[in-house]
Amino acid sequence: MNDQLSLTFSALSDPTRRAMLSRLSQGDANVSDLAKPFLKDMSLPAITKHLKVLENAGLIIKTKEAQWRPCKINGAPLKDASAWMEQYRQYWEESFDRLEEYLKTITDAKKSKRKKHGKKK
Amino acid sequence: MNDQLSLTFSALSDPTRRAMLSRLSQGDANVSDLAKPFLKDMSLPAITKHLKVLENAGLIIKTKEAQWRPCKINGAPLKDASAWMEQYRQYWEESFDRLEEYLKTITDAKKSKRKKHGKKK
DNA sequence: TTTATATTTAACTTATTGGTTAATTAACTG
DNA sequence: CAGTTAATTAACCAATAAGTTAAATATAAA
Repeated sequence: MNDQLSLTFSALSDPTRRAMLSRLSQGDANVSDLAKPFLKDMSLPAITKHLKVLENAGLIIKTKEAQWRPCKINGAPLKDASAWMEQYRQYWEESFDRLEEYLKTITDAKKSKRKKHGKKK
Repeated sequence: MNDQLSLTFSALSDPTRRAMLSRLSQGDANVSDLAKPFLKDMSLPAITKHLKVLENAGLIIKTKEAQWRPCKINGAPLKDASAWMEQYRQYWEESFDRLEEYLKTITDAKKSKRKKHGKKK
């Protein structure tokens, strides 16, 4: 497992790391800011490791500023991950066991200007 | 790690499992169908385990048909995962270090009918 | 130059993951 | 029934992940 998509999904598969991204979406923050909500649950080195995972996946960018390490989100890798998931949109947009796909198949001859997914939300 | 979102992302973090979903997006398939492309790389029990991960994450549904186990995609969990990522769309849609967000901030007073993300794709 | 703050590294432990081979179960087929 | 096909389970192993505590590093501040 070393491809970017795997790195991205793997990094996102932990609730602590997702919470960190969520925090960062409200503004840049340094390590101790990010750590604060979790210090009752885990140690600071554990935080460092989580941030390292996010950084290795390219989901955050950590810089230096005196003794602080301000972090900011880098959404770029999410673009490909999101695009990958979009492939499967049809499998969650329709209820009733892919009813529409079925209907589309059996009515292709009759109707012809159907676009992509008639049903929305 | 036992929440659904973590289960989903974790299941997607392996290229073999993503390939299996990809295969299933072209049509339902039983275990040996799914295994075929990977049997040069790994054993059948390994395949069984990967499918178990996908099944536990709810990404596939496995049924019984004589001695076969037809599998089909269940996209539902991807809906939440995708929705989660959408939260961060702004972080990958804009180039130049969140330029737009910055512009939006400093021009809020002047312009007022801007909607969400002016720039598209 | 000592001290305090912010963060990382090292070394270690435990649990989980992803794979293996061998054996087992389940259902069909001759 | 004996044999074949499909798939799973059991038992094991090595690598990785996620946490720990203790020590080290880096910068600022007194």
